Amino acid sequence: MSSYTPIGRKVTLNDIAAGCGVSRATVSLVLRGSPLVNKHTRARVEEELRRQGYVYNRAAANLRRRTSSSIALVLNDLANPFFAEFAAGVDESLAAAGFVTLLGCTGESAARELAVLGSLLEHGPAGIILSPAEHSRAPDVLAAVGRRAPLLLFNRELDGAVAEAEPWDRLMLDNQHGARLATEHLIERGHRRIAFFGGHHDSSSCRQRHAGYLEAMRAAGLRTEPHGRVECAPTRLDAAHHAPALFTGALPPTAAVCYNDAVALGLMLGLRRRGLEPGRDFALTGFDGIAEAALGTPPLTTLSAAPRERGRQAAELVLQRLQQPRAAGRQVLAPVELVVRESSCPPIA
Amino acid sequence: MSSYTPIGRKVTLNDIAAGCGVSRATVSLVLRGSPLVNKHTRARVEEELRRQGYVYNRAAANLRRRTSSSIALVLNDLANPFFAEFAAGVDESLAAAGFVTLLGCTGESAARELAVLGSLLEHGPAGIILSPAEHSRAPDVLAAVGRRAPLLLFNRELDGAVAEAEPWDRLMLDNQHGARLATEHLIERGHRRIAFFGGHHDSSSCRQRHAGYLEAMRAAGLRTEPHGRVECAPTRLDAAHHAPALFTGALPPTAAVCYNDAVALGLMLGLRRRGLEPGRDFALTGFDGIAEAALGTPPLTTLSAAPRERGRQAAELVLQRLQQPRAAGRQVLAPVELVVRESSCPPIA
DNA sequence: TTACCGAGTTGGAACGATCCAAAACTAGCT
DNA sequence: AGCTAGTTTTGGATCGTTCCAACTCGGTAA
Repeated sequence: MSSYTPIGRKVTLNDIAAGCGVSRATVSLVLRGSPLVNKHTRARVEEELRRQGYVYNRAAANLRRRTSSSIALVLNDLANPFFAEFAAGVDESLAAAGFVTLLGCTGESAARELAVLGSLLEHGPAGIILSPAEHSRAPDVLAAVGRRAPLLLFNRELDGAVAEAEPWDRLMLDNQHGARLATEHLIERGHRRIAFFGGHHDSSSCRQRHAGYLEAMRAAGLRTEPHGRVECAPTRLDAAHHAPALFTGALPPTAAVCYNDAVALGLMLGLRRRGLEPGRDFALTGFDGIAEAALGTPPLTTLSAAPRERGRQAAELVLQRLQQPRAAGRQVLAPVELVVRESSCPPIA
Repeated sequence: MSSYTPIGRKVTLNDIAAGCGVSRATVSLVLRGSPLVNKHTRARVEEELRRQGYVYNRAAANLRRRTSSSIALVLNDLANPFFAEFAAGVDESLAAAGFVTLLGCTGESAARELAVLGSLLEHGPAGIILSPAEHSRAPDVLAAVGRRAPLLLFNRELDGAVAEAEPWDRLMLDNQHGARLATEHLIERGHRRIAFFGGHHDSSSCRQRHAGYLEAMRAAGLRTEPHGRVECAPTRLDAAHHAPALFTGALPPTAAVCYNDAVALGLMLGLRRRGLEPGRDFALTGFDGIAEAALGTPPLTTLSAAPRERGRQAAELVLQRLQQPRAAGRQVLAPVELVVRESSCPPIA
């Protein structure tokens, strides 16, 4: 346990009360804008608050009132712009509601995730927004969090969870539909051999996107080859690395539906290393709608999930849950929108 | 003030004490691993803690001990990958030291910054890491924070501050030297007409980088034109927008030193809109070393500031300050490293 | 005179931990 | 049994707030 003793003693309600000859209780009432106090008293107290530079001690108040004014935000990867935007949206809405964000990063490690949850819970957050690490298991999370704070799951499912039946809210992207749109778009452009690139099949979001891809392929009567499915970590670096795996078969694909934008941007790099110009010699689509997608070369066709807006939405959902602790679990599926840019070119003749 | 009443009553030290027939004080000693307690007692208590699913209430402990175990992290723009990486680094080091990160975003607004600081201070952080918004004024920040928590300034100075003389620590990048390196590099490649592009002159980091640029130009005996200095907001979008301003003069520049990576990536986009291929028809350099820089087209020559490492460093500096509240203010200048990539081509003949 | 009113104000007990001085054991030795 | 020294344990005060029942006080009705 870490400790720090500030230099000057803090100004408390007692100091203010003594300073203007009223009781502690009265000062407290003033602070909370109660109509009970006489306006002359209020003015005197407020003047004294200013004079002494009083700062409200929310921890003490929360202790007494058995409430909390913080929300924990646990993310698997803050360095991914998608989650950074998401976090910015969460903080924006929470701050507007008078809550403060307790941040925790897990770096895609389920073990760290449990440690982080444990540590954050000791600060008694009113709720938790969790974007799980890969392989994070439902029973573990349930054991760590229990009934101590309502949980909102974002973006991914937990391993071993029966989605609808669990005691938490969920805000998910419409992964399957989105991937289907992307695939259909490539088919419409004239592609026949289309791969699905990136992500791990363990991850729920990846499975769903892959399912959407299969759905579209099947509906169009197109074959999916085994080597048309390349797995890699959902980062640019690993994606760039795995690009060659697309071209091992006799008839390589002319296009790829990528797991997300990071992977798509990495794949572009990998393609160039093979002398293929993305958006001309090879078509691809992303997923997430991060800012980089619009600015890449070529600009990336992607499914915009509006991460900042999703952050705001997540905050709203948690805050609503606090109002109605016993309401039924909410399952929200956020829509995604196909944004067509130059990366999804027609096949070369 | 917001409130949330949890569903089940929380398990406290009293419940544990009652549950295994010892006093509250003893349980407290067990929790803190005191050598005073008998090992049989300890075992009994630990069993009971597990049984009842006890969660330590750090707020209550902090109240009594007059300590804190959180650090406030106030950022101007979390959506910028530079700051997102920085935040990840901060959180990583803080978590390792048993501290928790209180996040606050200001969106480059000095007014919001003050509000955010006020709100975070109510939670009694042990320290504050602040990357100021543009136009954030030293006296305002000083009034808001006072002696309530030690402050570490990152990346930018405050308006109206006499840098070395203020009562806070500073972690800054070696902006001037970095910009000088970038400029010298372009000169060495054969450029003579070099612009300085992006950022606002009010921002201290921008002024320093511009100074480094001027220094190199002067040292090489090169002229700087007035329209060779284009100001814009430090975002991709605004940079793309202002690209044309570079080409208003009779003899336009053949290269630009950009305020930061975001601006450089935006400028690339703007150049292409004019039919100029960056890295072939026009050379440019960035600043920050965000991950996108390496993956752009062309890859961006930049000054790597290792944002994640800076985050870890910032956390360390604050933690050290907590150990030694009265030590002299620390002024750290983090080195930056020139990373040469393809964007800084020689001029076309 | 007493009773009662509404508007303001207040003392003391919470909240869940820690600290501290003192009490309760245990064992060893006269 | 009494005394001492060492090891464990404990009650009560405390941190800075909120809650609540009770109090004061001038005015007014019975």
